[in-house]
Amino acid sequence: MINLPNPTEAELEILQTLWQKGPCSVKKVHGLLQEKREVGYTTILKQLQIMLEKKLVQRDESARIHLYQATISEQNTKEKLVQKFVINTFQGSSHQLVMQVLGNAAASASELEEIKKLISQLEDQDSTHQII
Amino acid sequence: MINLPNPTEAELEILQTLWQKGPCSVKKVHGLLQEKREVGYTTILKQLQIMLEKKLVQRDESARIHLYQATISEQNTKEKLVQKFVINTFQGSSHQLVMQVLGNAAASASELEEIKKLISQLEDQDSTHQII
DNA sequence: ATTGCACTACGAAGTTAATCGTAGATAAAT
DNA sequence: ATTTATCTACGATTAACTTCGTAGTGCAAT
Repeated sequence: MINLPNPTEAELEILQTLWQKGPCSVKKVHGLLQEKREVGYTTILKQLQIMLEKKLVQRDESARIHLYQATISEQNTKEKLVQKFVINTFQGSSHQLVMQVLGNAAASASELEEIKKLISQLEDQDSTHQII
Repeated sequence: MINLPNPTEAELEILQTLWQKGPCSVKKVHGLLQEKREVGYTTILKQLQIMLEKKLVQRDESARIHLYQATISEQNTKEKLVQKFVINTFQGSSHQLVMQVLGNAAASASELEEIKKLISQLEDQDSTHQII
């Protein structure tokens, strides 16, 4: 399990659609992204080819129309991206990031509820694993 | 109040030291960063000159040794960076980011406590502002 | 006054990202 | 069988970032 490079911004955009839609043709990816912003067909094609070289995606060439799918998981990828971001921007303090986001983002009541739930779960884990 | 570009990675690294230490000479910034990684003196000098052009910093040229200081606030800069990151990586869902970080980062009990405190504050605000 | 040191200015090179145009190949339609 | 449409491959371009070397300038110390 060698370590693949983190995706760039444009690559991540493509990965998001692959994660969401599963294996896609270039045309499909392009169609979906085109809805969000102006972008050339061959731009997406080229990106996917580059991502293939980097092994961020694999492709099924059995048919004339190649199908691309992500080789890296959404969860794992985002974890790494968050980790890097926290290091760059908050000098490694993920706690600081959370405070920043919560203070800022006017989370809805139900979201806050969900977060509280997660926190109690974490606290329970803590006490479970505590020595003495 | 025109809008300055977001700092790049290397620029952010320099800004962090300026935010922390206040106005600094090139030599001082270089010294501090040198402790963390190998980097040339003129590299930092050049970066600061570029940042000056971008107006990310200003400098006091009254003495022979110029003193640089950040023109953008730490808080505001980080807000923007977080915002952009959330859009790129979590398609705008900051709540998703928080869940990700909390689930991952094995926050300490006191940190969780602090976060819980912030959440109750936010909830209080909500009910205060609620209509009906 | 000369030499040397410390600092700034500037240019240049190497890298990576992102984008697109053109050309070639394959299948489909007439 | 030609023509047309659809895909892929590839090269080239542009811009941004990062880094550093060289040169010049002025202060300071002898």
